[in-house]
Amino acid sequence: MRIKNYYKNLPHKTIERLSQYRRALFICLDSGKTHIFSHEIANIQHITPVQVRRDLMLIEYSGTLRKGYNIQELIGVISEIIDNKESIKAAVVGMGDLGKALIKYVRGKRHKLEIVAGFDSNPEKIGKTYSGVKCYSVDDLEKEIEKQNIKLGILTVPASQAKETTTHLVNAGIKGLLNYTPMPVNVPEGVHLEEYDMITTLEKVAFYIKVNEERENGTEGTETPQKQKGR
Amino acid sequence: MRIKNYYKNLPHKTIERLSQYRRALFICLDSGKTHIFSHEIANIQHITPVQVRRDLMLIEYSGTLRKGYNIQELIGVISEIIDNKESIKAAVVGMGDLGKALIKYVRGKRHKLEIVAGFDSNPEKIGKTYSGVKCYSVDDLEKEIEKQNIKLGILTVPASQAKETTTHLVNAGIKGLLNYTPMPVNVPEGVHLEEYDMITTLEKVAFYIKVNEERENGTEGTETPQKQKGR
DNA sequence: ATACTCTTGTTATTTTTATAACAAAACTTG
DNA sequence: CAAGTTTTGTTATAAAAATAACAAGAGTAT
Repeated sequence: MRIKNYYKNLPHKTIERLSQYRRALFICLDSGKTHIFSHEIANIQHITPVQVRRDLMLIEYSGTLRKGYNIQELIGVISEIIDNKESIKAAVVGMGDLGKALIKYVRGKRHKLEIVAGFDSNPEKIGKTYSGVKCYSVDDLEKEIEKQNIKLGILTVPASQAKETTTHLVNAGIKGLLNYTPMPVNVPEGVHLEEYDMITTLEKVAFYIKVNEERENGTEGTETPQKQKGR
Repeated sequence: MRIKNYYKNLPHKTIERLSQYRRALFICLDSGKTHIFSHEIANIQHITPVQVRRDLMLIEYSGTLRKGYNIQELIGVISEIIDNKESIKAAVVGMGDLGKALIKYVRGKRHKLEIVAGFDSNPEKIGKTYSGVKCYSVDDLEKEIEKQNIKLGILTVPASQAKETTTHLVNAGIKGLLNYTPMPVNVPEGVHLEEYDMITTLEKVAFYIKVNEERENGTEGTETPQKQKGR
């Protein structure tokens, strides 16, 4: 019989990819496929087939030699690893554009991850429902989180309020926090924090655009910056 | 004299952190500080001081032994590396909640990275201006991108349209693409792609909440899954 | 049946990334 | 002035992640 807890030591990157594989697999399933090869998954995710096989080796899932991996089965195995048994409840704090976007995006897609509440300080928003999620006052944050047993906080408030809101979430007993704010925050031991900043990625793309262009124009390596006119 | 192009070979992770450092530095600058120690930056970013010093070593910036790093100067050095000389122009494709959130978020924060256009297929949005960014019809996408010399595309359309829209962006000559869609897309050689999926991070946090809880409850390592009642 | 193709699963190797260790500088304190 | 403290910059080491290499299975074609 199989040890059930090996998955706790999976590499962080593998966890991320498993989530991505699963999404890719759902798409393939919808298109009528039943089996898939490692190189097909790899192409979708822009990685190598070896990487895929290695990840699947780590979660101890085996495909068949001629048909590849059973999509339905693999989704099941991945889900058993990354999903919680009882669905994890999440709250979005800050019902601005980003908060609303996230709710729409997640709503109904995962049955083991539910956004059950939104919070905002704007009286006009309080009491309303956005894509099926009710918006509460931030004043009731700690109360509602405890009452509904919310474990995961999604921070989409303005940067200026990030730290204060985090304190409230932590006090309320949150176990994981996803910070979409440009302001880094601190959480105590035992709370899992992911800082997910959109600007970083944006600036990274901009950087590599610049580097690629300079490479193409052959301006690298030289001390004198070749003045480049026109184009 | 200093070789100007060493930065092209900086580790990817360093590039990301430089962007983050700079944001942290701006915040510190606003609060009136003029100098900062490596361990202060480290605390903000939840990393080690050595990591910070190593990154700064790579970009060849030196602090002073007793006062640490000059914030203003360091911002300058980082900017010189990660920013483009002339500002890079970006377009948001898909003016839903996420698109609008991004525009608000970026608008005015970086002078070397400008969002100069939005695109949508919804006739009600076309012609309107959101946070100072005009929304064009997707039918005019290729035309406008070439006309305004837009280099960076930000994809915030519904998943179903991701691939098609990507094709248009690539045809228009885009050099970098930031995909916020859950649908992975393909770009040709020479176009820098970053897939930035919010669900992955969300599921990752959920996973570690689960793992941490199980660890606390001491259910790990055992073959028999200790049934856990009540709570 | 034999050779050939394709794919998986796994070990070995390389590359990338992070951490540790420590000399040297600049100041402070006794 | 000597000893102690703090911080930088850098080299050395370790850990994590990705890639390469390859045996073996399962089919197909000849």
